[in-house]
Amino acid sequence: MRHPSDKRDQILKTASELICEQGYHRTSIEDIVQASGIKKGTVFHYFKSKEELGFAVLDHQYRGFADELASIFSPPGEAWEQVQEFLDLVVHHYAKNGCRGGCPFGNLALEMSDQHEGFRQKLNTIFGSWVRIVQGALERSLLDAGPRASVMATFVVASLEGAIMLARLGKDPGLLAQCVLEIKKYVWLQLEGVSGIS
Amino acid sequence: MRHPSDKRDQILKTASELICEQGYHRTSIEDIVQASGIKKGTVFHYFKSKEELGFAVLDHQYRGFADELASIFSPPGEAWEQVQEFLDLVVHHYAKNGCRGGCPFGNLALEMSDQHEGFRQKLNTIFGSWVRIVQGALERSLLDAGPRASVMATFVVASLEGAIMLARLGKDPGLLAQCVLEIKKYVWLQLEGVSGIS
DNA sequence: CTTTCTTAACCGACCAGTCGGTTATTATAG
DNA sequence: CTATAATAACCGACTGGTCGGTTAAGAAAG
Repeated sequence: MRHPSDKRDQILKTASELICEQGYHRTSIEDIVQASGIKKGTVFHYFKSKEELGFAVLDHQYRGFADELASIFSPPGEAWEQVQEFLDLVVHHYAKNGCRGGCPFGNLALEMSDQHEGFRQKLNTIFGSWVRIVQGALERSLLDAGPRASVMATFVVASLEGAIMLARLGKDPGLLAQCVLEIKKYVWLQLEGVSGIS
Repeated sequence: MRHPSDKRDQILKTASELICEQGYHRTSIEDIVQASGIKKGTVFHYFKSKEELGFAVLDHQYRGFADELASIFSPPGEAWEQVQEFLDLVVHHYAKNGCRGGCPFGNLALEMSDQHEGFRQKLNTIFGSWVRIVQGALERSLLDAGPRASVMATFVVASLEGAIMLARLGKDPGLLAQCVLEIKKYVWLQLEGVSGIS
C-alpha cells in the first residue's frame, strides 16, 4: 500500500538538503533525481516547475523551524531562559553538523534578494515572524516593554545569521558559540540596565 | 594601447557589479559580455576560465575595500572613533544604494562556502584580516587588551554582515542603521565596563 | 614580419521542462 | 464478488535553449 505523498515527501527532503548545501540555482533537477532515485517525470508530476519546488522546499523548512521555535517559546516559563535555550539549540545544531549547509533561510535570502521578488517576500515574512517571536520573549523579560524589544530582537537575529555565516565560512562551530555568548552578554546588559535583574 | 589593456579593467568592473547583484553562478559570461560590450573571446583571453575571473573579481573588490579600511584606521587618532567612523561609512554606503547587491564578501561566502574550497579559503582570509583590523582598533581603545578584543571584533563583523543581509532582504537601509546603533551600544558598554570611559 | 589583441563562429555538455505511454489505485455498476 | 471504467502515480526519452569554453583568422601596433 502506497501513500500518495510518499515520493513527494522524499523529493522535498532531498531537495531541501541539496538546496541548503548548494543553493537554489546550483542545484539542478538532475541532482535531485540522482540523489533521491526518483525519476525526473515524477518530480514534475508533483511540482510543475523548479520554482514551485523551491517555494515548497522553503515552506517545508520553515514549518520544521517554526515547530522548534514553538516548542521552546510556547510553554510557560522564564522568557529570558527560553531565549537562551533557543540560542543554545542553534549552537548545538551547527556544532553537530560542522556548520555544513548554514542557515537555509539566510542562504536563500542572500541568493534571491535581488533576484526573485516572490522568494524575497516569503523570506522577509519568515524572518519577520522569527524576529517577532524573539521580541515577544524579550518583552516578557523586560519590565518596560517598549520599542527597544523590537530593535533588540532584530539585532539578535541579524547577529545570529552573521555568526552562522562566518562559522560556516571558517568551518569553525566554535566561532558561532563564541558569538552567541556575546549575544547573550548584549541582551543581559540591557536587562540589567532596564529592570535591575541580577 | 600601450599599457596592459583597458578592457581587462572593464571586464573586472562589470563582472564585479553583476556577481555582486546576482551571485557567481547566476552570472554567466554572456551576461558580462552583454553588459560590457566586450566580446566573449576577449574575456577568455584575459581570464582563462570563469573561475579565474571570479578570483580576480574577489581580489579587485577586496583591494578597494582594504583601501577604504586603511584610510580610516591607518591615520593616528582616537581608535574608538575610527571604529564608529567605519560603521557609519557602511551605513551610509548601503543607504545610498538602497541595499542593492549586499556585501560582496558575504554573498560569495554563503554561495561558495560548501562549494569551492579555493574561494572559501580566500574569503576566510579576507574576513580574517578585516576582523584583525577592527580588533587592533579595539585594543587601542581598551585599557586591558586581552583576548576580549578578538572576540568582540569577530562579533562586530558578524553582526554587521547579518544586518546587511536582513536590510537587503527587507529593502530597508534603516534596519542596518538600527543594528549598527546596537553594535555601537554593545561595544560602548564593554569599554565602559573595562576602562571606565564615560 | 612578429606579436598582441580582438572578434565571430562554433562546440559539447547540461539545463528546465515536455510528452506519450505504462502501471497502480479507486470508483462504479451488474 | 467480478468486470469495467476512470483517475492518479510514475517513467524515460526527448526538445529547445543556454552554458562555459575553443578556435582560427583578422586588426593593430611595434
